[in-house]
Amino acid sequence: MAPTRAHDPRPFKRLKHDHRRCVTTALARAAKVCAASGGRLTALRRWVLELVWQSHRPMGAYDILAALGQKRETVAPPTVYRALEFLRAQGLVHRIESLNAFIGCDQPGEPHSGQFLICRACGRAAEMADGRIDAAMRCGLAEAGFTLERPTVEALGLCPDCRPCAEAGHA
Amino acid sequence: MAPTRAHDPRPFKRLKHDHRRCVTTALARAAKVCAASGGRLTALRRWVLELVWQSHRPMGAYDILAALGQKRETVAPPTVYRALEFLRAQGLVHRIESLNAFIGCDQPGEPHSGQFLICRACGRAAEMADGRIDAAMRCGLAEAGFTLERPTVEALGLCPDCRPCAEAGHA
DNA sequence: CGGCAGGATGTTATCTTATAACATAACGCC
DNA sequence: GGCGTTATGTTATAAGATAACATCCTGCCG
Ligand SMILES: [Zn+2]
Ligand SMILES: [Zn+2]
Ligand SMILES: [Zn+2]
Ligand SMILES: [Zn+2]
Repeated sequence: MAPTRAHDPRPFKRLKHDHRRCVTTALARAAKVCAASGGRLTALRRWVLELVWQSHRPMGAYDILAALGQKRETVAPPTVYRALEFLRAQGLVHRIESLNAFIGCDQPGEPHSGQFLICRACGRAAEMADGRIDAAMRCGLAEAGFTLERPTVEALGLCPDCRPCAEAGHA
Repeated sequence: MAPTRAHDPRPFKRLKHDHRRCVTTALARAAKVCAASGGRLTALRRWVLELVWQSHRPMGAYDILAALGQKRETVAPPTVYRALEFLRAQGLVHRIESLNAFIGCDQPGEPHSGQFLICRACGRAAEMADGRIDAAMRCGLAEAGFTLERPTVEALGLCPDCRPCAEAGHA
């Protein structure tokens, strides 16, 4: 019933890691997801997904637009928004509401509602799927008589890598 | 330490209630909060706060701008945004990230991080302060090595009043 | 093959949300 | 009354998102 994803206790990747691997994995998973759902992962959509995965920092639609503009003559906002909407519907990207930005999902497939950790220092975001948070929410809302359809859980703060710097620096 | 607010198990008000009382209460509390903090609750700011409290539906900055425009000749966006920022800093209004809109806080005073329940049918939003959700979040994030500074918890769904209609209607 | 239907993309214009930068006015204190 | 601070007015623009319509593919049927 409740989507059960393995809870990763270490949602942030190491600062140095083989990021190309992140990208290729994401693209491979996307292909699988679309094959299963019947969605058509066109060149444009794959390209947008790849741009979203460019880094672990949430990317604004207009950032993607600009990046896309470097490879093609003319790109207009609807192009990007439509691709993003498709990817979101397939569960391949998430929208970070508090940033108006998008980030790739690293566990697509089962539809799920994650929690997003956003570092205000390095700008990276990571997805978590802590069942206790999910359960606490469902429980609390049920008691309030509220029917939950789409939870949004975003945490702004400092990631493990940035915490020390910030302590020393200016906090 | 952790801001302890009484947990209201019934965050949504009755559909019919003395809403003028909500408004006057909110304004009175605002005056008290500002007196304590040294913030200056000017006429403009009070007016904006009153507009935010016009209903229990989150209000966009431009809705407020338009409403304000009916009472004054010229109002520009910065006027409204500055007032909203002041009110937010005083803890008198909250911003609903997923709606780009603002709603009055019904328990100002102690700084706190609430959870927001948003009904997609009637558009109302209600604030909750369920300690379990807060605790689950702090716990899960701490385990991830993340320093939480500003949590955002928003739940889109159906309020107790709208649930029956939606069930019958089109769901 | 040829045409057709649906889905995907291109194109233009417009809308909503938010802020930068600078000018002026009000206030609070002495 | 003078002065520093805070608040507001004003203008312009940045940033984010969508509506509406045109065109182009792609798979399918005959
Ligand atoms: Zn990576
Ligand atoms: Zn960081
Ligand atoms: Zn009320
Ligand atoms: Zn409702």
